[in-house]
Amino acid sequence: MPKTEHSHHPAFDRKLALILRYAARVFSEKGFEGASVRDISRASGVSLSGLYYYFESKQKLLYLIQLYAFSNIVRRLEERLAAVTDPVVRVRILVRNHLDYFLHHPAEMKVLSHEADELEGRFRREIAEIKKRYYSLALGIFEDLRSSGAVRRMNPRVAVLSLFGMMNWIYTWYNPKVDPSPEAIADTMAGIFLEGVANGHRPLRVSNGRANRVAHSTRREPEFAVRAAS
Amino acid sequence: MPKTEHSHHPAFDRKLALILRYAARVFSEKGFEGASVRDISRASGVSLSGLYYYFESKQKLLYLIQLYAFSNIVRRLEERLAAVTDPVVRVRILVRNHLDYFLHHPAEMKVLSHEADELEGRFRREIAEIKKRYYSLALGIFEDLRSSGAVRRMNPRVAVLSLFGMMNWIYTWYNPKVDPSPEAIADTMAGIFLEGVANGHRPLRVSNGRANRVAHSTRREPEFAVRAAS
DNA sequence: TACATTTTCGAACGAACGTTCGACTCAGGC
DNA sequence: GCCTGAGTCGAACGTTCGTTCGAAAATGTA
Repeated sequence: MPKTEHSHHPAFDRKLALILRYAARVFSEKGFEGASVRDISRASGVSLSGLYYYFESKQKLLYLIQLYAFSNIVRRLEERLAAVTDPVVRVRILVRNHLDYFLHHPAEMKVLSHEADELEGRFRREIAEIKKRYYSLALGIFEDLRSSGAVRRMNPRVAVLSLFGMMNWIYTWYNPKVDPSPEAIADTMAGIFLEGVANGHRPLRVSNGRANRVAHSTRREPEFAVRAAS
Repeated sequence: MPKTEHSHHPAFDRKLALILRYAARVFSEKGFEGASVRDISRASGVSLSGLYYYFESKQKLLYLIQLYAFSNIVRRLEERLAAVTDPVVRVRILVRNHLDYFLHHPAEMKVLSHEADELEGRFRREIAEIKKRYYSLALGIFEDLRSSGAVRRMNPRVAVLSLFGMMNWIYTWYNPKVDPSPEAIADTMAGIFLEGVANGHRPLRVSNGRANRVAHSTRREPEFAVRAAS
C-alpha cells in the first residue's frame, strides 16, 4: 500500500526524498505551473507513471517540498533560540538561521518564496499554519526587543514583514560568485534591521546584557553547520 | 494593419490599454503560466480570437504590462528626483515613489514582482534593461549617501537589494484594511533603511521634501514616455 | 448607395497537460 | 516451484492550452 501518510520501507522514503530534491530544482527553474510532471520525470530518471507511485498529485509534491523545508527552518530556529534570551541576539539568530537555510538550499528557497500561493485546500491551510507560526515567532522576538526599550515607535507588523522582505527577496538576486558569504549577508541585514528600528538611546550592536551570558559577542556566533538535506 | 508597433487609431490604443488592465488582474490572481488567454477573454469580455487582434502572443501581453508599469515608475521617479540633491531626501523619494505606485496598482505590482522571470528572448532583455537602469539609479543614490559620510561600512549591493526586498515583498502581505497608508509604510521603510545603514555620526532624520537646495541638472530625455494608465 | 477598412468571433488546429490503468519485473518467504 | 507485494513503465485517457483562419459584422468614406 503505497502513497499513504506513514510507515514505508526506508527505501521508499529515500527515493521519495530524492524525487523531492529533483522536483524542487525543476520547480525553481520553471515555476510550479510552468513545470510539468514530465519535466520531473526527465530530471529524476523515473518514468512519468512511476512518479505517481510516490505521490498522488503534483500539488502534493509541492506541498511536501514546502512542508519539509519550512519544518526544517522552524525546527532549527527553535533549537538555536532555546539558549538565548537577549532580543538583539535572538534577532541575529533569526536572520542567520533564515539566510543560512535559504542560501544553502537555493531550489527549496525559491519554491518557498515564489510558489507560496499555488497550493489549494488542505495543503494550503497546513502550510499557511506553519508560516504563521514562523511569523508569530519573529513578531514575538520583535515585541521583546521593543519591551526592552530599544525600539522607536513604529508598526511592528510593517517592521517584521520588512525584515522578511529583505531576507526572502534574496532569491531573486543572490549570486554566490559575486555576493558575500551567507553569514556576511545575514550580519549586514540583521544590522540594517536592528539599527533601523533602534531609537538611538542605547547601542544595539552589543547585547544589552540581561540574565543571559550566551553569545556575549555580537560578531561571530558559533558557525551554523548545515547538514545534508532531508 | 493591426498589431504593428506604432500609430494606431486612438480607439485601438484605448481598448488595448483596457485589455492590459484586465490581463494584469488575471495574471496577478492566477500567475502568468496559470492564467489562460481564455481567462483574459472571460474577464475582459473580448472573445478569445478577438484578443489576438490586439496583441500577437501571451508573452507580448506580459511584456507590455511590465513595460508600461516599469516605465511609469522610472519616469515618475526621475521627475521627482530632478529638484532634489540631498541624498537622504532622495532615498525617501525613491521609497515613496516605489510604494506609491505599487500600492495604488496592486495588480501591476504583483505582475512586476512575481512574473519577472517569465519573459524570454527580446522581451526579457528589454525589461531587464529597464530594471537595471532602475537599480543603477538606486545604487547611485546610495553611493551619494555614502560619499556624504553618513553610511557605515557595508556592501552597497547588499544594502540596496535589501531595500528593494523590503519594498517588493510587500505584494505578499499588504492589506489595505489592516495596514497603514502607503505614505506611512514608505516612511517606515525609508526610516529603517536610512537608520539601518547610518554610521551614527550625524543625524539622518531630515525634514521631508521641501526647503531643499536645487541644482544638479540631470537632464532626462522622455524616451519612456508612456501614457499613464488609470 | 456601394466600397474599403477596421474590428469581432466561432470553430478548429496540433501540442501538451495531469492522471490512470494494466501489465510487467523482481525480490523474499513458503 | 509458486505466491505475494513492491516497484516500474508504456500507452492511453480526457481536458485544456496558445494560436490561427476565414467569414461575418461594424464602421468610415464617397
